[in-house]
Amino acid sequence: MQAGSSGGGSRGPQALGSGDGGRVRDSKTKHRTYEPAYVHIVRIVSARIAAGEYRPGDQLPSESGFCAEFDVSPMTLRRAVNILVDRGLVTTAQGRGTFVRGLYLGEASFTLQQLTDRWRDASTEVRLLTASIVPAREDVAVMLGLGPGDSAVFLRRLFLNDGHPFMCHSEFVVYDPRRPLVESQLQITSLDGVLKSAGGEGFARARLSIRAVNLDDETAGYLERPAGTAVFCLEHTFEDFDGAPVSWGQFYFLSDEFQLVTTLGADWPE
Amino acid sequence: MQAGSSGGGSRGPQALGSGDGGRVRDSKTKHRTYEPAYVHIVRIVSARIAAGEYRPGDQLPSESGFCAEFDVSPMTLRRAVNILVDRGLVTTAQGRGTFVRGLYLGEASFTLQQLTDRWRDASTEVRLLTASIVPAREDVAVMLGLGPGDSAVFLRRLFLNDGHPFMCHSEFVVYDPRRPLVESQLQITSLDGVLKSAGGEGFARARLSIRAVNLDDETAGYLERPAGTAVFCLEHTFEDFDGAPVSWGQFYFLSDEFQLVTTLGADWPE
DNA sequence: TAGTGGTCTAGACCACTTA
DNA sequence: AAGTGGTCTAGACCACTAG
Repeated sequence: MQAGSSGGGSRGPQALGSGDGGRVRDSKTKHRTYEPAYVHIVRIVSARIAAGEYRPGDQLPSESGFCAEFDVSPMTLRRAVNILVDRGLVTTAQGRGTFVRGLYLGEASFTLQQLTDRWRDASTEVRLLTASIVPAREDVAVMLGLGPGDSAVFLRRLFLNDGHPFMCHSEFVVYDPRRPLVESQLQITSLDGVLKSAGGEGFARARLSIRAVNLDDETAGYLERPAGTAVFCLEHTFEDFDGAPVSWGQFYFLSDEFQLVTTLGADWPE
Repeated sequence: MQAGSSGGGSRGPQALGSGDGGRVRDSKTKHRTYEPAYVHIVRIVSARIAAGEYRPGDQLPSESGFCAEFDVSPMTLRRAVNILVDRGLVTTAQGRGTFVRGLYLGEASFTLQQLTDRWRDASTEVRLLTASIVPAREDVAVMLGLGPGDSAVFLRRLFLNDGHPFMCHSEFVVYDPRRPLVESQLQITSLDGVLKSAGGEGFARARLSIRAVNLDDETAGYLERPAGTAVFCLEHTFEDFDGAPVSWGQFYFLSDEFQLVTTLGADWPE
């Protein structure tokens, strides 16, 4: 069992420490595709957890034990363990050991990446519905830190796939004649462009929240759905490097075209 | 500037290599709260990015440069850089350098942790509305891999806070007389208990998805909202270590009580 | 070829837990 | 005291990129 699991010809590159002529190694084996040792270890241990060989609550072999089994140095082993830790598969307790964790729904993590993947293809059209300079409404002024009478740029975009709208974006941007924000915003014609900070660089931070809302009449019209339909509302606020808000808006997207999906546990493809 | 940035008395513990009597170090300083060097570096560099000192697209100092500035070994510096990389703040390109990344909405990551945090307090009540063994409907049979005529356990729970319902859970569990799944399920009386794999250990994987849906009449009644109200629907499928599904169900929770929230960029508290 | 990131070593010392 | 995880070193060698 010991070194057997590295029989696939794991390492490849190998550092020769100070004077270690006697180091026996099963390297020299061919290793196209070259997989780093720590990745290899992560895969092996993940597979054991996924297969139930190590069960939730079980204590894993100690670091020195794993070092012996995989024939790596402590640092390399720890790197692998750290990865397992922040994937949520195991926990470590100083002085006690490393233990397999059970699943916990609260740790599920959803990303918007899928939104991009879903519509990255060229058939996605971005249609600019509105672009105007407007006096900031009460709520807009609050969110953008404007005074009464200040102006903001209002943008509305519709995203279509094969002619069918699936997302609508409304945004208020601080109007600052010095910065060409507006102009650069108007150039955006791709979903990627919009998602890329809704307008290139210059933003330091974004605060995001997702709600489930009923479509209002106007947005429902744009999305060609009945008013009241449940959709996702992704609200965003962008700040510059001084912490001042420069943009506030919402994406509305249809839930039947896009869901947040994820997986929990030791299985996802390495 | 060189070692200045570690003037706060960063390190504390310090490894003495082979024979390095002459190593000068600003340690020995008091260091309660002890912050590891790599964490320290992550904080410093993050702060510089957040402040706009390093701008998106900029190339960071080389590793050897940083090693000199922070007076650490390459491994320690790399550990810090790796953390920055998987926080999405920088990218590394072998042979070219390390660069600051701009924000990208597609990378936003939302977790359900907030759901737990929000209602971890004791005032949350879990009310078991239904618990029965039922013949598997068509859709249930498909999701659980059952044949026609097989049975499933149906559970429905309502979660209340100060007497106000905010979440409803419906679940079908494979009925297996050998396993005490049902019994253990019935013991659960806390939100944490439900989220913890909806019933203790024994699950290897979970597949989750979130949709925005309109409340149906029945669920609307439980949640005391008008039918049609937009809510989140978190659907889950749990599998055992053989990959066989053992549980399928949905959480419905009110969006006005709970949103998915996150932040993008270099700012979140270390 | 020079410079960059990427991996790895063979230890060291520390802090913590358990007995 | 023995065993565990946690951090760190001072290099080494590799792979890649660019002038």
